[in-house]
Amino acid sequence: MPPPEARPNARPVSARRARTRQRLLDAALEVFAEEGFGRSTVEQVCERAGFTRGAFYSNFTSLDELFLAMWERRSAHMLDDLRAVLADVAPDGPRAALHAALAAVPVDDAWYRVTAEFTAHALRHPALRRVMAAREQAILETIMPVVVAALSRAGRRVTDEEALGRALVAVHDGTSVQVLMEPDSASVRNQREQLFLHVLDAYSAPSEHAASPVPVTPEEPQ
Amino acid sequence: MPPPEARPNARPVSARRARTRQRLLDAALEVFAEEGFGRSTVEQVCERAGFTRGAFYSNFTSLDELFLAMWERRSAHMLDDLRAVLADVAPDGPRAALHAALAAVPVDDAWYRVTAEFTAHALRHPALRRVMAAREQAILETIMPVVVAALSRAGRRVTDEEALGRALVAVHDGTSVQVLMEPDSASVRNQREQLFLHVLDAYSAPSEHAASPVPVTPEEPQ
DNA sequence: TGTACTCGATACGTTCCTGTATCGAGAGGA
DNA sequence: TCCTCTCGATACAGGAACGTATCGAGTACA
Repeated sequence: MPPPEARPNARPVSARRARTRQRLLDAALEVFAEEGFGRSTVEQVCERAGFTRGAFYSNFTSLDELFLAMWERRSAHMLDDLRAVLADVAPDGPRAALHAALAAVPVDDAWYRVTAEFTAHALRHPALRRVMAAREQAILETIMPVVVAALSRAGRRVTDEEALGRALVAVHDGTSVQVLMEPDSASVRNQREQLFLHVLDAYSAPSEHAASPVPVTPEEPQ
Repeated sequence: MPPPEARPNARPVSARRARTRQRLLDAALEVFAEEGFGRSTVEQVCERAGFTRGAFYSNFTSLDELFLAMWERRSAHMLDDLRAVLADVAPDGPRAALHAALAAVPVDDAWYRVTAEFTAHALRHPALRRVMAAREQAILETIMPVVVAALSRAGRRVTDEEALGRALVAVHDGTSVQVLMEPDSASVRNQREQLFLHVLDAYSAPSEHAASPVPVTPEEPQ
């Protein structure tokens, strides 16, 4: 076992190579978002990144491989951001925590498009599907401790952590499309937030030591 | 108003032409599901349908146009099915109605992939986005009367019809991915159903004339 | 049955993209 | 500073898909 190298088969990647890969991945995100993955070409990505196709084939073997690398990097970043925000902020209640979390995971048009296509892509390729399922699991493990803690502080005990986690992810995904489809509708955004609160409420019960039941959803703006 | 013709600018489509279009649309659905829209070619669709490219260009001007036509036809069919099922079945309670509805809108792998890509596609093209938003509206108008009626029979009054409708659609979309990502997990399916019931509960209140509050979610299987 | 016209098949030229093989600049180590 | 070897640029050949122009079978209608 070679001592310093972290991963077994990790070649010593030069700084130069790393920079090139970075720029290619960044360019790919933009191109995929604009053109769609299937309609994108190696040339488009290279042109956007300021390289020739030679650089591409020296770093990746196919667009598929690049697509996976790009998606993994970007979604890992988002997960880190989310983790950081949720760790720093000490929310006073579910509502505050929700706002912090929603701010950390903004509804991003371009990223949504890419993710939607990657999902479809992954559903066709079992290996990719497993990658995505693992990421989903990581998301749950990241957000749930904080969600549970925030609800606890609000006098509510989570009954089924896994179910709540999946529900939150599903609501996030499902409502994101709606917001993007009607970007100018404030009521869609409000209803999204309300739905989150309802779900938090439904999957938690008043703590024993709480004097009186404290519902998550206090007022209902309309 | 011309008596038999439904639409004003509808050319007299020959039966022959209609058949050809049908077969092309059917083939397109299959090809798009397998290859992805962006990766599909006119040739693939034609080969699958048993035509040459000449037939295609005689019926459509581009793959984009075919994609739209295919999506509209298929989603209109699904909406009709849903309407029929919901109209026929006289459910005794929310749970029964939910099962009927979920049976009418099965989680279909191939169709999900196509829809996901069409959504991404539509988000890039305002005209298509409007088409999709309109369909979404139609879905709401179809399911909501029945949902309201079923809940009413269960002694519950819907407080905000629009919000409930959007919530149901969001939950459907969001949980469908989860089911497809982990097709063998029974708990994911159960949690999906539970989430639906929770949402029905959250967006309705006990009717005045009801003797005692009747929550939608009676038992909780796990 | 005859005739006109629709509509799918065939053929063509063009454009775009792919993947590889080779070369040379320059980064990195001694 | 010199030397080595990595890595991106360049050039090449092949192939895939596009859109159009034209033709002829067979359909529809009188």
